[in-house]
Amino acid sequence: MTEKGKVRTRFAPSPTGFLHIGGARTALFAWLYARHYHGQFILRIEDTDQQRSTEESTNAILDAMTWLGLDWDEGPFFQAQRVDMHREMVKKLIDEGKAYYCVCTPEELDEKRKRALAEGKKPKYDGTCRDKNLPKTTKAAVRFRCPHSGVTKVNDLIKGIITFNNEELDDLIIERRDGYPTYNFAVVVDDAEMEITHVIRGDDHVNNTPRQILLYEALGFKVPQFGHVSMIMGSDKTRLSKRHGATSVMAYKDMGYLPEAMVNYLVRLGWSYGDQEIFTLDELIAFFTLESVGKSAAIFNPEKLLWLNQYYIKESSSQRLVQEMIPFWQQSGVTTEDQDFLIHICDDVKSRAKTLVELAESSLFYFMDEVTYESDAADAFLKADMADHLSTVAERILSVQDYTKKGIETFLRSLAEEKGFKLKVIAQPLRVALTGKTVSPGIDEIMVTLGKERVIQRINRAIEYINTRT
RNA sequence: GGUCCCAUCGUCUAGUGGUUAGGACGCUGGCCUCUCACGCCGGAAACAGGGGUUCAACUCCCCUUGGGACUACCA
Repeated sequence: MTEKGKVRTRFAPSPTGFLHIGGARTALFAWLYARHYHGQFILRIEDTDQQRSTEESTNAILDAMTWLGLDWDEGPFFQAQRVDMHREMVKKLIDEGKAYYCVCTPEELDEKRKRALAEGKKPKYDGTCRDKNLPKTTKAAVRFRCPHSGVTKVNDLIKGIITFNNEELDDLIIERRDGYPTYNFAVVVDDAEMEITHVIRGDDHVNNTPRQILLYEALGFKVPQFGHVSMIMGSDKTRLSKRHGATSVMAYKDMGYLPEAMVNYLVRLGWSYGDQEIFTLDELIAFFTLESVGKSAAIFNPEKLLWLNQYYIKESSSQRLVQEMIPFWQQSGVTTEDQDFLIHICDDVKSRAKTLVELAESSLFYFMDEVTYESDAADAFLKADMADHLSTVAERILSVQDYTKKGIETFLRSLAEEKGFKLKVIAQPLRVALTGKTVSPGIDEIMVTLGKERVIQRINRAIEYINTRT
C-alpha cells in the first residue's frame, strides 16, 4: 500500500484540547508538503496520555481539519490502540540490552533533579539502574540505554544541520510503569511503522530529535527526514495563548472567518513565494516547498487575518456566501428562504464586511418588516422638509421601467435635478427610510434588492413617522 | 543553570556580496462618491550592536545583546 519513493507526512496531535492555530499551521505545512509531492498525508492521534486525552478533543481536531480542508489519506490512527506493538518493541530493546528496567520512583527522580538544578548541575538521569540488570516488576519503568559519547546530527530540512553531543542526552523512559509507552518512543515506532518519510512538526521537538534518531537506529529503522517549523507567538513574543485572543481554529469559524482566509493567513506565517500574498489552494500545492519556509518564529497578527477574511468575503460568490451565512443569519433570527433575495443581499453587503458576523449584522435591516430608526439618523434626516421629497420618490418609483441600479440612479438624479438639489440631499433621508441607518450599501443597490413594493412601504412608513413627530 | 534554535519597517516577509533595501497588513495624505465600504494614487516606517573576511557587506565568519524552545514515568 505504500508506494516506493512516495512522500508520506503526518500530523500527530494529542487530543488534549482544540486544534490550536500553531498546530493548524504545522498540519497545513505537512499536508501541503505531501500534496505538493503527490504523496500521502496521514493523521494519527497521540492519545497515550490516558489522563488528558478525550474523545471530545479528538472530534474537535477532526472537525477543524475538515473545516480547513486538510484531508487525510490514512487514519485517523489512534496511538493508544497500538500499545501491543509498542510493548513488543520495548521488549526487543530489552532483549538486545538496549533498554533496561528502572525502579527509581518519580519522587526520587524529582528530588534528584531539583537538587542537581540547585547545585547548578545538569538535571539528567544519574544512571542508578542502568547497569543493575533489574528484572521486570510491576513498579519498573523501562529506560533506553543512550550512548554517552559521540554526536548525533539532525539534517533538518528547514533549519539545516544541527549537531548534538550524545553526552547531553540521558536515558529517557520509553515505557512507563503503567505499561504505556512514552511519547518519544511511540512516535518513533509509529512513524517508522507507518513509513513516514518526512516528519514535519513544531520547533519544540528539535531537542527530542537526537534521542529519537538514536531510537530509530537502535530499533533498526530507517531514519526519516525532519523539518521543524518555528513557533507562532503572541504580540508580546510569548507563546500564543488566550491572552492574545482566540487560539482555537474553530473559534475563528464561529467568529465568521472563512477557511481559505485562515489557510492563506497561516501559510504566509513563515512561508513565502516572492511578493505574492493571495493564493488559491492549487497554487499553494504547486508552490509549497520546505526550502522557502523561514527559520524564525512568527508573531500572530489578527489584523492581517481579518484583512484576508474581508478579501475572501468580497471575492466569494454570493451563492457560496449565502450557504456560509445560514448559521449566522439563523442566530440573528432571520428565517427567509428566498434564495434570490439572500443572494442580492450578499451582493450588496459583501464588500462591506470583514467577517460573516459583521455581514449578518449589517444585513439585518433587509429582513425587518418595520425598520428601526437609529435615533441620530432619524433626527438628522427624517425631518419635515423631507416628507415631500420622499413621497415624490414613492409615487414616481412605481412608474420606473428600468428598475435596476442604473435605472434607479438615473431616476434619482433627474429627480434631484428637477427639484434643484444635489443627490445627497434626497439620498440620506431615503437611506434612513429604507435602512434606519446613515451607513449602508448604495441606495440604488438596496432599492433593487428590496424591490419596489418594500421600498414604497418603507418610504410611506418614514413619511408617517415624520408626520407623527411634527 | 545546561543544550538547541532564531534575529530586515510595529507585524508577516522579499533579498542569497555591488539594490534609491521591494511587497503586504496596520497607520496616514489624497482621489472616487448618495453614506460606509471597495477600488485607485501617494507618504512615514527596517537591515539589534561590535569585531573580522572582502575592492565591496543586509547578505559569509566570530562575539555580545535580545528573544524563543527543550531540560517529565506530557505530547
